[in-house]
Amino acid sequence: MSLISHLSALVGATFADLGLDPSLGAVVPSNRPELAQFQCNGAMAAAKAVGRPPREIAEDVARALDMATDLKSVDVAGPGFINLTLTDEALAAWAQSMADADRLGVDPVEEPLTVVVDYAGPNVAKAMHVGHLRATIIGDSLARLFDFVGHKVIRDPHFGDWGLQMGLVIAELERRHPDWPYFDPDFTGPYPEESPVTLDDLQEIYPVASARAKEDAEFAEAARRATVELQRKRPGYLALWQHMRAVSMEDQRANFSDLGVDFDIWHGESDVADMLEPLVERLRESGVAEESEGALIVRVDEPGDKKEIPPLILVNRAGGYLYSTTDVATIWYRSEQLGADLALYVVDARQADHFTQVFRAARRASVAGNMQMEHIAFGTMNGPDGKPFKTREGGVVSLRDLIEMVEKAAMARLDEAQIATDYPPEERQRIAHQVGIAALKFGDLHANRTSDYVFDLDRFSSFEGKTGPYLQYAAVRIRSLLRKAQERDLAEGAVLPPQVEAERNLVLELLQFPEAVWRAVDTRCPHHLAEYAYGLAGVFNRFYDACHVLSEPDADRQASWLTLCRLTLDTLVRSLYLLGIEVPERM
RNA sequence: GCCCGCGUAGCUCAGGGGAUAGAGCAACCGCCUCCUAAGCGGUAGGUCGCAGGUUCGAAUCCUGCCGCGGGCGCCA
Repeated sequence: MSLISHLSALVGATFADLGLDPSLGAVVPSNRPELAQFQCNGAMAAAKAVGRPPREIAEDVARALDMATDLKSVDVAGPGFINLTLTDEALAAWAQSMADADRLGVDPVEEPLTVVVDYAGPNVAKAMHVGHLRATIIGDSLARLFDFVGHKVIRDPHFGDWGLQMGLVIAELERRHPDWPYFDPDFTGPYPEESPVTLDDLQEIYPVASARAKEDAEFAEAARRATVELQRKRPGYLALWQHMRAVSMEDQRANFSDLGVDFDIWHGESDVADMLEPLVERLRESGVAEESEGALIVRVDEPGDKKEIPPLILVNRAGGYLYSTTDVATIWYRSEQLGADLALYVVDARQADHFTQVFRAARRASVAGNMQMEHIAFGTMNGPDGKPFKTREGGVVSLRDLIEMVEKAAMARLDEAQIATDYPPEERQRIAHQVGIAALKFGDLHANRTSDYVFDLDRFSSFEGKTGPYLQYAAVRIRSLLRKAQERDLAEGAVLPPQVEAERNLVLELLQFPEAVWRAVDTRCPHHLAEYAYGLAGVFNRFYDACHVLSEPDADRQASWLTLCRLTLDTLVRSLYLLGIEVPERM
């Protein structure tokens, strides 16, 4: 149990003794650190219910708590704040038990769920760009968090590979190369082994095809027809599609690898291709789906709706399936085949209506079983001008270029500060990579998930202040310190009651790790953990300044500090791991 | 038009109904004979968009207005 839940239980019990709701005993870190370490605001909330002055209730609670041995002081302040401060002995004991435990005080969930985390959402028709960054980083962190607290996590990028975007590219290729065997209905194969389309081709073709469809209705129709034929697995189209999918996925895997992001199942829309027809039939037979204007739709509007929710289109007029269709089928798959209890969709907030439709349609179709579904929405990443992040030329920035930019900036910093000049080039390169990625990820994760945010490249080239590298730096300094301690045969020892403020603050911060983790998990907002990690790094840096570990003359104190340093390192590294950030051995 | 989100220091952002609204950057002033200065300390900077309301208490909840962004049947 964490310190704060222990305190909450303690104070809650005294509320209960007074005949009040024990949940009133919730304890939080004090927002007036000069007065106390923790506070409980329950007396004021209780006042109305019992019709007694809040101060009186608070004093009753405080009197009962006075017996508690761990508490150095219990005071009532202002209108009825109950201020708590622990004894230094108690803090030391808590820190010791955290240092001895193997999960840093975070108890695993009692009932693990199978949780599908659907994030990244790369599109086979185009290279990953900055727009995919947030989904990837936030989703990856959530997956790590859910895994850490004991759930069974299935990470799935859900490639966009079975919709109109493929038909657009196929139609454009057919327009350009009508002689290719892929387009000859009489061709019996075999098709070439080598892909006729490179990654660069793909990146050039998709925007062109997409633009053409907007102004040329005939071409748009051809693209829709091609989509339908692909979905019906016309051999030539399927062969071409397989080439393009392989080319695109190879690139995307490399991107994910650069970001340190991995998946458990590398599925896409096409993985449920064979479920689409059964799904449609099932819905048609049960009457859930109906014809409308030549399309097959599922009505999903409900009486209490504040706005009009348009029907979900299951099959379009051309007979093609849409991403709505594959999304519903994927719910069926995840519920039935994967046995998932929860599915988290880490997708741009602009798709909120789409998920409302899909989730409702899945319920109406009874394909979700007991699986809960949540749209984990996030805001748009804008450039410094407040508009969606673009290059000066107006194009989107590819993920690859972005990663290269932050790596270069990190390397420049190494050169400029003449750091690690004697390291092997490979290690310097690796450090620059880890530091650059940390800047990128932390820059994304420290902001609230739901609001739009501004991506400013300049902010990622200084590496000072509230940045990923600041956190890495704190951890690296501890590693260096512990290495030196080992060289001098200094061992960790029992945690002693803290004597100075910097030491006490470090212990207090360490003990709040479980709350940070749970807050991030419960709200599905990794930035709460990012805030915590930043706070912990700051508190450690102040401790590092104030308490000179290696030159401490008192051997017991020194041994205690070494334990605190080790515990801080473990907590920092764990926090950063949960944010998807690696810590170099040195930097 | 309807719906969703946002509006907090010059800039970028935290802020869990509670006490005196916090960081980082930028500005200015300090700290390396000392475990990594990618660090630490300090100064300055605020009508929390505006107006009402609920509450003992509102940046936080509710209503209206203003501003910005986004979504609104055959794209993903």
